Amino acid sequence: MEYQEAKEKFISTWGSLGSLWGINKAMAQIQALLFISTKPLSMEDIMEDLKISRGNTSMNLRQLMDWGIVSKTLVAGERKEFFTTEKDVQELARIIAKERSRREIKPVLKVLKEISSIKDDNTAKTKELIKQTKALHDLSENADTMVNKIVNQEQNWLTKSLLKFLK
Amino acid sequence: MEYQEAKEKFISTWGSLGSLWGINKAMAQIQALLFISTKPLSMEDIMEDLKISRGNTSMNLRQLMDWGIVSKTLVAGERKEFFTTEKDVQELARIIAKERSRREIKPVLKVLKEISSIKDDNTAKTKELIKQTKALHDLSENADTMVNKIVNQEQNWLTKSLLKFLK
DNA sequence: ATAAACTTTCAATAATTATTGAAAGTTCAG
DNA sequence: CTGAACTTTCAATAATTATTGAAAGTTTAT
Repeated sequence: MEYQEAKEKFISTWGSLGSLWGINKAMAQIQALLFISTKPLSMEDIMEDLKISRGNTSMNLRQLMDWGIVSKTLVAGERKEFFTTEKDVQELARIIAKERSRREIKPVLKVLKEISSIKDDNTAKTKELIKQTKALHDLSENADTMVNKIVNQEQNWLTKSLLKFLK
Repeated sequence: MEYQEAKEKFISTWGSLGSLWGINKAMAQIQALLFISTKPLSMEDIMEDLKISRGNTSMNLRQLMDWGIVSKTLVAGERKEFFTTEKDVQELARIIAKERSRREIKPVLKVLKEISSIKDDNTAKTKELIKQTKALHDLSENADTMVNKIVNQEQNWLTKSLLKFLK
C-alpha cells in the first residue's frame, strides 16, 4: 500500500467513524487530514484535498474550533489562515470526552434525575419508572465520571497499570 | 410532573440519545418503552403508544433482538408475540459495549493497523502517517479493552472502588 | 385444507441532515 | 479610503436515512 492510498483510507475510515464520536463526516475528515499533515493547512488546501466546497470547509472548521480540537495558526508572510489539529491522542481523547460529557451526557443526566424524582403514587408503573430511570441515571453518571477521570490522568501510569490489572 | 408526562419525557430523551450509542430514534424509543413497562408488550401496544407504523415497529424490534437487548416472550393464552427488554442496566451496558466493539471499533482497529504497517519510505509525511495512525490504534485498543473489562466485572466491587479511588 | 390472526418485506415517500456556491462580510496593504 | 484577498453566511439543493402501508408471507386453530 502506497502513501496516497493509505492516506485516503485513513481519512475515509476516520470520516465514517465520525458518528461514533458524534460529529459529521466532513468534520471528521478535515480533522483526519490535519492529524496526519506535517504542516498547517489553509482552507484552500483542505478544499482541494477533500474535494469539498468552501462553505462546507469553513463551517466545519469552525465547529472543530468550537470543540477545541483545531486551531488557527499564523504562517509567516501569509495573508490567509492556516489550521492545525491537536496532535497528541491522549489530549484529543481528553477534549472529546469532556465535550461529549458537557453537550450530551450532562443534559440527559439532568432529565433522568428529574424523572426519577416524580412523586411516587404507589402504582406499579410509577414505581417501575422511578426505579429504572434511577438505575440508568446512576449507571450513566458513574460511566461519565470514570471516563473523564481516566482520560484526565496526566501521567497515564494509572491507566497503564489498570489496563494490565484488568486484562 | 405526572406519570404520563414523565414517561413521555423519558422516551423522547432516550430516543434522541440513540445516536450516542449508535442506534436510531425509533429503536431507542421502543427499548425505552419496554424498559419502563411492567409487563411484556405486543407489537400493537408499541405501535399505539409510540404512534409508529407496523412495519417500522417490526423492523426495529428485529434490530433490537439482533443486538440481544430485546427478546420475545410467550404470554399464556395469547396468539401474538410479546416483547421484553433486558431490565438490568449493568447487563444492558455489557451488551451494548460488546456489540459496539464488535461492529464498529474492531473493524476500525483493523484498518488502523493496516495503515500503520505500510512501508516506511523515510519521507516526513509517511513517517507522520505511520506515527499518528499507530498512536490512534493503540489508544483506541486500550480504550476498547478497558471499557469491556470494566463493564464485564460480574460483581462491580472493582468498579465501585475504582470510582472511589479516581474521584 | 382453509381462513383468521398475525408478522415481515419492501418500494414509495417523507423527514432529516449535509453540501454547495454565490453574495455579503471582513481585513489589511497601499 | 479603496480594492484585492480572503472568510462567513445562508437559501437552495442534494444526499442520506427513516417511515409508511399494503401486499406477501407465516402460523395456528378448527
